Amino acid sequence: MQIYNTLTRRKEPFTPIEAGKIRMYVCGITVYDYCHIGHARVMVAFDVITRYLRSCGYDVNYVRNITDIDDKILQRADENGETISALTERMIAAMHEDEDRLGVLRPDHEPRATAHIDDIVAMIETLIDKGYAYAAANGDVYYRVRRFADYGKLNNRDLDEMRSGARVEVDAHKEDPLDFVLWKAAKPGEASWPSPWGAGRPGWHIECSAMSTCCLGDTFDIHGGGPDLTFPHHENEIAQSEAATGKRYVNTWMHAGAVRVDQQKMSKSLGNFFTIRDVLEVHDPEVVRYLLVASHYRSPINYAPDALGDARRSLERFYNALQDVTPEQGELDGRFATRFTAAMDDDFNTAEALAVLFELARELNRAKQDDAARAPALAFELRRLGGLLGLFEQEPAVFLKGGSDTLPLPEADIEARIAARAEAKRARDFVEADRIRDELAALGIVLKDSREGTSWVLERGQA
RNA sequence: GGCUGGAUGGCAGAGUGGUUAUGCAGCGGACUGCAACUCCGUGUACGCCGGUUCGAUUCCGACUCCAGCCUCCA
Repeated sequence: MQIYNTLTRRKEPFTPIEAGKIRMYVCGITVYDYCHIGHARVMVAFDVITRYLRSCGYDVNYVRNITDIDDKILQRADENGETISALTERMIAAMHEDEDRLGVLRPDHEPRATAHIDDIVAMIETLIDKGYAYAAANGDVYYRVRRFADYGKLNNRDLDEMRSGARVEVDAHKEDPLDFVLWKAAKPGEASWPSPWGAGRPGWHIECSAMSTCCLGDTFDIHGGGPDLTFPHHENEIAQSEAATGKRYVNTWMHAGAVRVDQQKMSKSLGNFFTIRDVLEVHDPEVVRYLLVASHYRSPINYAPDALGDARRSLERFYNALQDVTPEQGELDGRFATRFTAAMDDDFNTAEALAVLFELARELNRAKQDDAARAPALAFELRRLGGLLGLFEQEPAVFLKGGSDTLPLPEADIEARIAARAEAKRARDFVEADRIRDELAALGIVLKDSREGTSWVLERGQA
């Protein structure tokens, strides 16, 4: 298995620290708003990675944190006139709902920053003791960036060059403009926790260092996150953790590609984001998941409503193949599985893996036509491999009929129309039969005749 | 300015030193009462300029353009 490591900027053979076990940490969400498609990308990417690694026999311990204390949370709670915990609990529930709908399996642990204040304080104390951090007069504690010789290694950054081009705010309390905050002194009335440096709250970067170490140990296998976290967040995590423990922090760093809109990054600060729930108002969650899985996890993708229509049509191909056949494990030559596995072993190349599945679907369609005995085993294999990507888990008829969403016509009425058309066909009144078919088509209901009878699907590509 | 990645057929998107990616769309044929689904067939794509090579989309160098990061952001 080869994985691209952001730290070394190349694909490397992957070997876990402890045979058969993988310890993985992914930076989660700051819960002050609904998740957008960029968040969905990271969730889905690491969900696929986890599913695949588990299918290879690894015991994966997947930890994804929740940042539930932060400036934005304070501000948003204040704007909404709700308590911090009311806001964060609401957003955590919404996040879980969104990821459940996208078929994202929950991480094994979701540590929350506010539940790890003691660990955070302890790590900051260690850093102060070792000379990597200092308490300023205003009650803040800062990390002394220049003290950590390897600072910048993840991003190939040079401290002096960063400084010359710096847009970093100058803070009178910092020894160096690049120093970052570990502990923030509370302003009067703000939520706070006691500490040796006075009441305050943790900085963002230290949370992840403390929680990951706490859950997974000083050194662990994989650390993942969104593309915009490499600097400064992950760089700072390395500085904190390696300074505190004296050990290597992470072996493999993995970063998902950005989601763009109109060739610009989708982000909250640009305001050009689509929330997951908004998109799921109009699209089947599996279509969204398919779109995300159809390109490699590191490539940037451009989010456009048209792309979802294409994704739906592509998925229909799979569900058409899976329709009218009962999957059943059986004898197969393993040709498809071998190629699928080779693709996934190569840095989780889901695009390539999907191409193999399209060929498998064609094979299944052929079998359905002229070698029906082979079909159940092929269908089983298609669902099994698709399942590793979190796809094809619906009943084909349910997906093709548009899921549980509202139909343009009650199902019983559709069936009645189909029966009327069948009657007209029997009477060889094709004018009437076609009239009924066209009438349904105008509502987006497309009929399919087969030996078994007539079925229908909902076409929503145009919507 | 510094640091990362990119540039592939109408669109999306993998990959490879010489042989079909794949999907959607299109075109021709089969099936069908006609369709839909499905099957068969169908496309001289690899940013630009040099270099290496018997041969480069694939390796090397320059160039142009695009995106991300350098500030909170997945």
